[in-house]
Amino acid sequence: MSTQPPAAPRPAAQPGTALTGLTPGAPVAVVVTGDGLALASAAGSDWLATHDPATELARLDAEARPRWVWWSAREALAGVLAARPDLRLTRCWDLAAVHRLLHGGAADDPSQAWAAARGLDPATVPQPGRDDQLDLVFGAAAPATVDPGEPDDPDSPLQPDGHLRAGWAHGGWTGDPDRALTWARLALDAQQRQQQSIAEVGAGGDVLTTAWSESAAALLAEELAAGGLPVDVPEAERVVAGQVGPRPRDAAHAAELRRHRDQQVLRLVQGAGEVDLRSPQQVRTLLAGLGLDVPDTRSWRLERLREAHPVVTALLAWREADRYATTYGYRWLDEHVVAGRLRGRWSASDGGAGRMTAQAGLHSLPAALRTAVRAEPGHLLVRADLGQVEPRVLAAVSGDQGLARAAEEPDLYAPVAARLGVERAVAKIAVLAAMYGQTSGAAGQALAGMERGYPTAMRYLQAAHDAGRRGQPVRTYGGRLVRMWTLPGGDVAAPELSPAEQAAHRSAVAARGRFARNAVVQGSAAELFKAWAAVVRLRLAGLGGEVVLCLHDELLLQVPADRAQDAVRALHEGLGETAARWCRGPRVRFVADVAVVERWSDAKG
DNA sequence: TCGGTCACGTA
DNA sequence: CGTACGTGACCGAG
Repeated sequence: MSTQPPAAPRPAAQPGTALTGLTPGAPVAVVVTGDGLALASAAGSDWLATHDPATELARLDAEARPRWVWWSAREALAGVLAARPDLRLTRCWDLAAVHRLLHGGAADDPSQAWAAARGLDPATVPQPGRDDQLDLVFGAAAPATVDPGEPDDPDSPLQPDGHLRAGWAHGGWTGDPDRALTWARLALDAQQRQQQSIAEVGAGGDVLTTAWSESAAALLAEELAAGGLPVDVPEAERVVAGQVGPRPRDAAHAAELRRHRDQQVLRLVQGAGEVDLRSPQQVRTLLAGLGLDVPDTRSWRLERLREAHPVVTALLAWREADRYATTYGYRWLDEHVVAGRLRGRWSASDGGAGRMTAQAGLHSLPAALRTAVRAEPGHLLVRADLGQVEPRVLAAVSGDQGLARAAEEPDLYAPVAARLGVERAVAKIAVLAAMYGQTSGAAGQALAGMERGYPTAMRYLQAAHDAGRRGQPVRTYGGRLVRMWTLPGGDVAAPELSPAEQAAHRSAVAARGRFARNAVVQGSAAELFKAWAAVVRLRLAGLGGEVVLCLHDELLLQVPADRAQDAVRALHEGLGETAARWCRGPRVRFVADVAVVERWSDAKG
């Protein structure tokens, strides 16, 4: 098949050609529209008219076992999954997800992914909106790089300079089967180029496998957004009520309750009637009036002052309650819990190092609310978390044989303590300090032992640290490019800066080093976790279960009650398979702690 | 109305 | 001078 993208939409090919004679796993680009599916593969392309895309996709997935290629899982499937949250497609290639993996950064719209796949300068990607608006005023300007021998065809999805037209990158393919087919062919072309460029990425791990698992994670993110977390709403309201009382009748009642909560604190201090407890400045002034001088009013700092004045304890209780009045209260439940499911948007790799992110508070539910996360009738929750995942990941990515041997033990810190000749608690501090770049307190001297005991791992971390300080990007084990940010005054402090500015610059350089040091571990761990989640996701589909939450190193599943033990096995076996495929150097043991429960709170944290 | 800062929940 | 994220409040600049 030609690698040249089509210059203009072509008529639809003969029906049925795209999926004929394909081997399982062959890439098939799909574009979902309201009227049907546009399919493109090496075998040809098809328009498949349907108003039930979920059923068609499920059928084609089972029959042909393709690797679905889409610009993004969100573009292709968000609408489909909203209507059919139980749809489970097997394999995919997410152009946006792979683009972010290979090139870093947050921009992953089709025009960026296309430009990178074609080797075009991302800085010259046509901007949507701005140009269109200028065009309305001044008329369309000719592109600076236009080749006079190649007239600009406004129907083409591509500009003469090879970039995707802004309109196409932002939904211009809708409403017309021919345009949808063109959009699918472009996706297939971009997929081929992404896969070719993977071979050139220098990473410790298998980047192609990471492209697959990151794509699966992007699909899982859409499934999580559509499916949601099962919540026992009456129980959630009981937890909220325990902090802030019953649901207010109206705004005036809510204000009255709020004043009452405030008064429980303010009445303890003479003349504090007008102090706004939500203002850290005013709280600090209030405390200063009592002779309590604090640089800030963070709770860990106030915690030490409980004995100093009764208002401190009252304030800490107020803070906790205020959380339920604002962030995790009735409003939050009304807004995000529908039909017993807490739903939010998910991103598979939004974090700086590529962790999953979730909105609607899904990643920061207070522990007290875990009693309200409850399996639906006939089901159970299966909670699993990776034990000591970051030091085990460090062993794998750095290739440190000694640390890999330590990972053979269920408790990795025990053999580390033995090698360092220190208590287990000290060994743990040393390992964490090495990975996080902590140098203060007890960590400093513990680090010296790490340098002697695990020099390979420490060299790996130091290399990332140095790269980060210099402002150079680092790559995770799976190949994710993690970019550094530029410093306000450049990478080298100007000599004319004041001492304070010099110090600020040194601090900023150090922060970049710590970030990079942590990113290669945290980011690689995120990739291992997502690969595990992808394997578990597929095995669960066969059990009638679903992943309902991903929490960095923890998976929460809901499964039919009589399949819970099958799910437990799927978690353990899936982790073994994932680790075996993931480790290219010394084989590192990963362990999962698994519990079958009715409520999330029933599992130890 | 906006961005910065503070605070705090999770890993 | 341990990292990351999302959320909501205040506060000062515009």
